[in-house]
Amino acid sequence: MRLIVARCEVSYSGRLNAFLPESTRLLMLKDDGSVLVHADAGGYKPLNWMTPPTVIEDSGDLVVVRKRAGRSEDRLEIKLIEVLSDVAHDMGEAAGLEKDGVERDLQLLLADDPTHIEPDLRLVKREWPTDVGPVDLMCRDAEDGWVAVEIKRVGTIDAVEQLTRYLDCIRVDPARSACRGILVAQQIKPQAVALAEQRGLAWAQVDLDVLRGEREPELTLFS
Amino acid sequence: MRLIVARCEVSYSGRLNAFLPESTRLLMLKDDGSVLVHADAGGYKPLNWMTPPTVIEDSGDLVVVRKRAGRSEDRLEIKLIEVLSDVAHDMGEAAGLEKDGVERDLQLLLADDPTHIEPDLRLVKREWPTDVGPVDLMCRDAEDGWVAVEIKRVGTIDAVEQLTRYLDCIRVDPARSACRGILVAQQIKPQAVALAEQRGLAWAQVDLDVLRGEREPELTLFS
DNA sequence: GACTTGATCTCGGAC
DNA sequence: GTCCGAGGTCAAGTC
Repeated sequence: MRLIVARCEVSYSGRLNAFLPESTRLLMLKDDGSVLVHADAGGYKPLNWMTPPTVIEDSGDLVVVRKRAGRSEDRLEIKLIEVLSDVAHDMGEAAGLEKDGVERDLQLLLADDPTHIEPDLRLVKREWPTDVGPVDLMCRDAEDGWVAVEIKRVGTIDAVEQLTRYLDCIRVDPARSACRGILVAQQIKPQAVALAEQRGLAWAQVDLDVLRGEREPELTLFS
Repeated sequence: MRLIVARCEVSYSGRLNAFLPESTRLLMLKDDGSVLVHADAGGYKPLNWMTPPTVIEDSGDLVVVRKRAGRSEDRLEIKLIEVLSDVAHDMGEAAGLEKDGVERDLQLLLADDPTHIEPDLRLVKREWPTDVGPVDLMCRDAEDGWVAVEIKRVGTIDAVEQLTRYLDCIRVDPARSACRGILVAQQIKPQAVALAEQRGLAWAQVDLDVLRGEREPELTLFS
């Protein structure tokens, strides 16, 4: 990784056009071809960047990063006005990131025990296919009725729309014309609750710690 | 900005839990409290990070970044095993980024001349308010009929849902019960086209260069 | 403060 | 290759 601290001007043209007037910034040139331009503020995002694969030309006072993007070309041009520092570091092998607690974990835990959604609910299939995409869980309830479950970490209006599209598709089959829908999430927005109830969909909040048996359950089914 | 290159282990707990085993990485500590952990590959995204406001404790071999997040706390813990470099740079004043070609530019160009969407279309109001948010353009067509236009850079299924919600709201008023809807975008995904046509919505692709009069127009209205 | 929406979204997976 | 959905989305604007 090469790290350059420099006063510079940056211009980007590609999916849009952008220009950064002269200021001091950090240029990060990664081994895989990534180029990032960071200011000393502004958090997570680089001001400008280019993801691999790239071609980098460095003529000393001008760094040009190019990339083929469809028929056109993305181009990042960095004019170096004063270089304050320019160092390279060998970082060796990368090591993988392990994550836990994403939507997939939630789905697996609920597939393993759907009664956390509703008493007596039984899993028929995870990732049940429809013409408009897979339903997270397809289940049967205490009366053997079909139940489609959409799982989110955060339940928004979009999740309700998504579940609605699935149900429109599922109910075309006469055998499942009475299929119910439940939106399950760790957190559900009030507007999503309102839209779900308006459409006759149930919803349930679940707690990751409860699913893992690390905390007492609470009854959370509504509508 | 403080830049540390070090062999380190990183663990994050907050919205999820994540762990990075020992490897050499770049730690970026920005002046505004941002902390980013970058590998020498992997493009745009830091492996781990924390956005401001943060509290940073540095005991020499352990950097702890904390943040209040609702009732709970986000915590980023960086265990320094071997520090290869540790430098600070004063970056001075930041300078603003100028962008051109985002959705807003598209909206302004189309507001200025809606006939690029459909012949004889006339603008009534940009950002026409409804109960569920503002419609990008409200227009009248050749027969004086109402037309709601939703503008995107990329037209997805979500854009069709959004336009549908607006129309549900607009058509409640008997004077606008026959209001048509058009999705306009630089690029429209096949599923969005399918859903739009299924719902009786029109769609049109537009070209930014054509809107700016820098290229020949092509007829692009369908459905 | 919560909520909504855009983004050069990025990134990964499936087809 | 394209398309689609998730993201610790982030970040800006509005209410």
